Amino acid sequence: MSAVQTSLDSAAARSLLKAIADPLRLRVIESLARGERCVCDLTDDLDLAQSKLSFHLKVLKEAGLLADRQCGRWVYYRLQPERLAALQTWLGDLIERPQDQTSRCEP
Amino acid sequence: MSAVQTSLDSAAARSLLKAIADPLRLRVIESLARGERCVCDLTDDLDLAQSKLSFHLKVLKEAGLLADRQCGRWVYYRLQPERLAALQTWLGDLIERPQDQTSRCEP
DNA sequence: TTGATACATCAAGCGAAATTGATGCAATAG
DNA sequence: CTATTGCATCAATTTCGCTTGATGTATCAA
Repeated sequence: MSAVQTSLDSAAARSLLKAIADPLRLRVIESLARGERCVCDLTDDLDLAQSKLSFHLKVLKEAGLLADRQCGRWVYYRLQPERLAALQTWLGDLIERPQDQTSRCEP
Repeated sequence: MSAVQTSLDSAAARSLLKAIADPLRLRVIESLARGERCVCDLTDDLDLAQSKLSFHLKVLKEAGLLADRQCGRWVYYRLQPERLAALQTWLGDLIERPQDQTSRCEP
């Protein structure tokens, strides 16, 4: 089993950032952070139209933030915390980049 | 001097995420991660229309990600790494939330 | 089989944000 | 002073993503 922390490229990072930046999607993420839920539970918890929720679940899934499994008539979604961790690592790398540019106009 | 790492609320985190999620703004951030630059340098480096860059610099500045200083005719922008670090911390908190919900439909 | 439930998908409408080109303003050079 | 450079801002347009309501599909119950 691979335990490699693959670093994200800019495009993948942006897709994650964009996915999380939406207020409704962040509520979904926060709800799923507490555990797996089916779509019907989420519509109740978050008081959302079903098609609306479905749209956002798709965005989150395509960004790799969610995984789902079907169980009978229900589809359960769960968070992929590794993706959030990968984004965190990417942010850390961004912060730590070596500074090699100097200003021409000193304060 | 306060050294408290104030955690972001969801709204503040989203404003940062949204700011970084834009492809052009991410290029600006990556450029500034290498050191302070004036607007004219950035337009050259990133090959952008000046008004376009100015628009995005404003967004980034309003999100608290950039600071600027004027030096003669030039305006130098620099990254505020604390803001990125705060976002990183916020992400970590999101990942570590306790799971208290169980699925009704076991695999 | 029929009906109901859970969810996905689609097209149309709408609003927010990005782009573009023009204009304004401050600082310096000449 | 005037001209130029560096940058911000504005209005108009375009682009994009979200919302909404309807329809499609699979699963299960009766």
